[in-house]
Amino acid sequence: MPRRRIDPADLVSVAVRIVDVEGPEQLTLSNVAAELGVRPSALYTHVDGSDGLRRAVAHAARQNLARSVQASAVGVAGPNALAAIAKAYRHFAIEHPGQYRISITIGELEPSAAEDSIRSVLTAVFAAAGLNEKDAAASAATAHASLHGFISMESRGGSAPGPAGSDHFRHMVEVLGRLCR
Amino acid sequence: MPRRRIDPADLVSVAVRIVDVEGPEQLTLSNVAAELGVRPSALYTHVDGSDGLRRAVAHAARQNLARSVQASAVGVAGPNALAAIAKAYRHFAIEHPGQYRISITIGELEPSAAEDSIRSVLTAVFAAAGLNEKDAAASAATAHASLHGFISMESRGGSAPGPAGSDHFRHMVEVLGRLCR
DNA sequence: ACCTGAACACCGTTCAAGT
DNA sequence: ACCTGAACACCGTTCAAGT
Repeated sequence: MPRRRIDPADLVSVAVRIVDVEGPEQLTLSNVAAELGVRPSALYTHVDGSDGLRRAVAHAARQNLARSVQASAVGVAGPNALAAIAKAYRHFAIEHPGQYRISITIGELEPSAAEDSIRSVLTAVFAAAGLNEKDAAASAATAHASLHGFISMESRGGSAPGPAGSDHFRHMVEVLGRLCR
Repeated sequence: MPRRRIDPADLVSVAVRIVDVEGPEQLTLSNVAAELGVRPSALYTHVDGSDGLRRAVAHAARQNLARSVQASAVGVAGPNALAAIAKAYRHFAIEHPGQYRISITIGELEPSAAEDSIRSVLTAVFAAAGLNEKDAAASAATAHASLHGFISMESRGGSAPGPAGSDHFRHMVEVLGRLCR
């Protein structure tokens, strides 16, 4: 009986797919193991139980979001950069609802490098616009909170849907753009 | 053998207590039933299973938050009102971490009246400051998203802790205050 | 109308045994 | 070093039976 070996990268990729396609509730050791063709207990070699699996997926999701945000901001500055970042952020949440949901649901143990990365991008935008270090950091915190707040409510179905929601989103992004000066 | 009767209000109150004291993960039908002195299956008469229990608690938590926010805004106007609302919002999340966490985690089926209530309070503040209906609604959406975003990240341990975090919070509230004109 | 008690499915977790 | 297989605890859910 040849034993199936687990590729750690495969494990996370399968878990991420489950989260996005079937939702975070379906992310179980059993489901991941079944899809990998192994027994649930075999996963304990690679992740620290059910919570560890969730943390691993949340970590991967935050990295993916951070990459999208960072990529969206290359070659743009000021209010335009904020608009691009906002669009990429929102787009990620819509395209990968499961990843986004789990990324904001699961608490991080060590301060997330991915979340710092998003704040760094925002800080760089404000700094490039002429704000001093302290103001840039404060404005970045405000922008990050606003984006996260709006998009997470929308992702949960809590904000006004459709055209009204998009109007409000544009208004918010415009307000954030004003922080550049 | 006298059967214990369940007081529905008791059920929710016990569930809310569990969430705040032991955390949302400990909110199970078994735990609630044990504390009420009944069998888990008895709860199915009052809530629609495990998900129904969570929805009921999330609903109660949103009402409690909305009440605190509303109470904080009586007798104040403009930027002062926003500051009072922001303080009450943040205070609730700190005092009732479990309630706050579950209120932002569990999706609502019917658009939440409690969430609308918070937005209504914010809209009223901006309207009283002289903004027209549309701008007031948009500003309220921005303010709501910002508060929710900042405080939910803080509640998860995602934002800068301590003094730096509070500086950033004050900056954000100040920015929101500017929307009054 | 409302709760008990038994029954079943499912998941998480541990660990000795195999390779 | 890594996976299997058995074992156990625990939770959710259903339903017939009692009151």
